[in-house]
Amino acid sequence: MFALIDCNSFYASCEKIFRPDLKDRPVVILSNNDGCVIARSSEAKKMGVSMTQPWYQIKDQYLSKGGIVFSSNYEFYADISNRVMNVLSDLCPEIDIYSIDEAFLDLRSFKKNIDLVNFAYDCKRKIREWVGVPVSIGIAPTKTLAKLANKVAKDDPRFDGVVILSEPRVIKHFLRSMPVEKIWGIGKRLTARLENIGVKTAHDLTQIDSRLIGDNFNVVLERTVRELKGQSCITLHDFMEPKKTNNG
DNA sequence: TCTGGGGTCCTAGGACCC
DNA sequence: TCTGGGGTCCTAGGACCC
Repeated sequence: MFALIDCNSFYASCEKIFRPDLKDRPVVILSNNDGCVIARSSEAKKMGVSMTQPWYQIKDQYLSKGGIVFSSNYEFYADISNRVMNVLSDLCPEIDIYSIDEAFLDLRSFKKNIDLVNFAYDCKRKIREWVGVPVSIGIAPTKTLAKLANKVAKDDPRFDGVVILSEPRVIKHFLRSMPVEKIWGIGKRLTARLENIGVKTAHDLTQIDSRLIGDNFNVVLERTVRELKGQSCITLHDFMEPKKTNNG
């Protein structure tokens, strides 16, 4: 099993750590030169601010409604990211850092079976208390499925930030409800091509003949399909920054 | 008239991701 | 007037070599 831990609205959450007065306030972060929006707190998303929206287009209205804005501060975000990753690597020795705000944990590295629900909530609580940012967690037999689980954990408030896919029956049901474009590695172009051949859901994708994929698509999609079927085959760079020590 | 074939290295472009 | 910037991975094609 793999866990994907992803920080919610990462840059905006970082800015809120030391500014308790901003709790429940809309916060957006701008790209270099304040060109466009690159991160939004949930309150800003509710106001209708979209990702990569040009700042000049929304500035007046956003500020007049009480929105808060920051220029990006990547050194600060990298520092918070390191703290999150350190907490995670203490909880699980096998960690693949995928981006500044997310990491996969390989739960197969635990010798004993662990209670996945307890583990997930423990992660969430520790990162919240020790670092100060909220996270969503998806747990599943492959990285691609964990990524999908994570997306649902983040988007559907009923799940309280944690989705665990372990039963095959549950996974099948889950995949039937999942549009292909939500799958990690499937963007606009592939979605259009897949829909042309009648593939609309993640479950549809698992039903295509693998020769068809080989002939008409590429090895990336082939791997994605295998992952959706529960066969783990995506490996990330197994790098992990060494923990800080006294001798540097 | 049917123009060797296989390997390596490099680069550009496509697609996707955060 | 103002619309991110940095990645990975794969593929195809060109150049070169023996």
